[in-house]
Amino acid sequence: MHTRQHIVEAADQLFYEQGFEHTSFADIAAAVGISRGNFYYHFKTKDDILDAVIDLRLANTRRMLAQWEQQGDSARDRIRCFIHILIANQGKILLYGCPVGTLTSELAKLDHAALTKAGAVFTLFRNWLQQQFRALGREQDADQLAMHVLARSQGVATLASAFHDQTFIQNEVTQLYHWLDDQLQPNPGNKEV
Amino acid sequence: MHTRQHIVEAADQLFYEQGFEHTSFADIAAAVGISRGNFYYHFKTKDDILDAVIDLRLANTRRMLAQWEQQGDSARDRIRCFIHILIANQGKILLYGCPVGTLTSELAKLDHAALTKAGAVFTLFRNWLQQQFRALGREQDADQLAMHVLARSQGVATLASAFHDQTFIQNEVTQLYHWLDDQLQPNPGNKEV
DNA sequence: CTGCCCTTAGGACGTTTGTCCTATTGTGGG
DNA sequence: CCCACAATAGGACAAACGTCCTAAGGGCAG
Repeated sequence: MHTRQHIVEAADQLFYEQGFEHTSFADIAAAVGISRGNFYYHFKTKDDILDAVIDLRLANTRRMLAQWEQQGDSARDRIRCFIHILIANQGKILLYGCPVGTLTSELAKLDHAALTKAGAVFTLFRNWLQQQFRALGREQDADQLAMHVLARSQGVATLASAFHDQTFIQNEVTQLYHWLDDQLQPNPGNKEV
Repeated sequence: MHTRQHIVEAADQLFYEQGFEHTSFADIAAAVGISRGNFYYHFKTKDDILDAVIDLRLANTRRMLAQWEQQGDSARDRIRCFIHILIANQGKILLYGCPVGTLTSELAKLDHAALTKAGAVFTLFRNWLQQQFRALGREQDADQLAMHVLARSQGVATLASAFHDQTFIQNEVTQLYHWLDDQLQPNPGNKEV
């Protein structure tokens, strides 16, 4: 029963580290330790595995967001939780970039049907961040701010991976923290956003 | 003689739109209009084509940077030229993301030997931007500012492609322009960078 | 015209891919 | 004990892949 879950978890990791298309059934089978032929019992096609992997990521993301929702004292702290992923996962980010961004990029190039579903992980973060910025009193541009944080994080992950530069992550995260605090002050003379 | 160049140009476009690994010899052959077997005369392996494609991109990038160097009146305007790529290429970016970022991401996952060479395109932009910021009197943090602009652009391209959101690009580019002008003012009370 | 060489077309090759079938194993209920 | 069914192993299958070989085209020097 939990063989299926093992497959999904192994595929999740391999899709992240090797890419979706470059990961074969044989790779996943070797990682799980089962026979190749056994896949067909649990999943009809490779796309079905991708679907299950995205579902897993959606569930994990929801759980993580819910956890931040509880532990974070203020909306500022909760947003800082999101930014902190870049630090917490910096080892993997330096090697493979952002799991969400790289998967959507790959699926976009493959013109894959699951692209929309993969993008839903982004939407999860987007809506959650939007909600935090609304809690900070930024109803007007909450979504714009959310997208801004998302974009900054994506850029950091992409470049950190390209240059294998760890201090760059630290640097940009510090700037993002400062940027966030600048958003808290009512109006310090900055242009909007 | 110029068949080789046709191959490289077609591969350049296909690698961008479909990804490196997902593009087959048959795809390139169909795009160029030649036989599959003819490839071996011009390129021994697929990696050789990738090498030539990266060389082409390096050359094109160098030419573009040199052109900006001439036409741009001030360092500020030249940096704006870079940011403006997001607008000029927004159609393709919405579909396929950034050519440089997506290729390096893919090669990183494939653990491909050409990853370093592909990253050289980033370095080209990085050094050029660094030079512009130095011309603006920011010798201290020129590289940091250059990486920041690169990262912001990467993030915009990734998210714009994921959400197929055109106005988001316009939005972030406007913010980047504002950010750039903020860097020009000696010290308006902002935190560093 | 003849011969040479750069260029091309077509296909063979071994491997790997996703998909699918079938025989076998293991385990819990009657 | 035995039967039913969930689960697995092993391999067959056609298609596609990168690679490579060989024969033929095509233009230019002699």
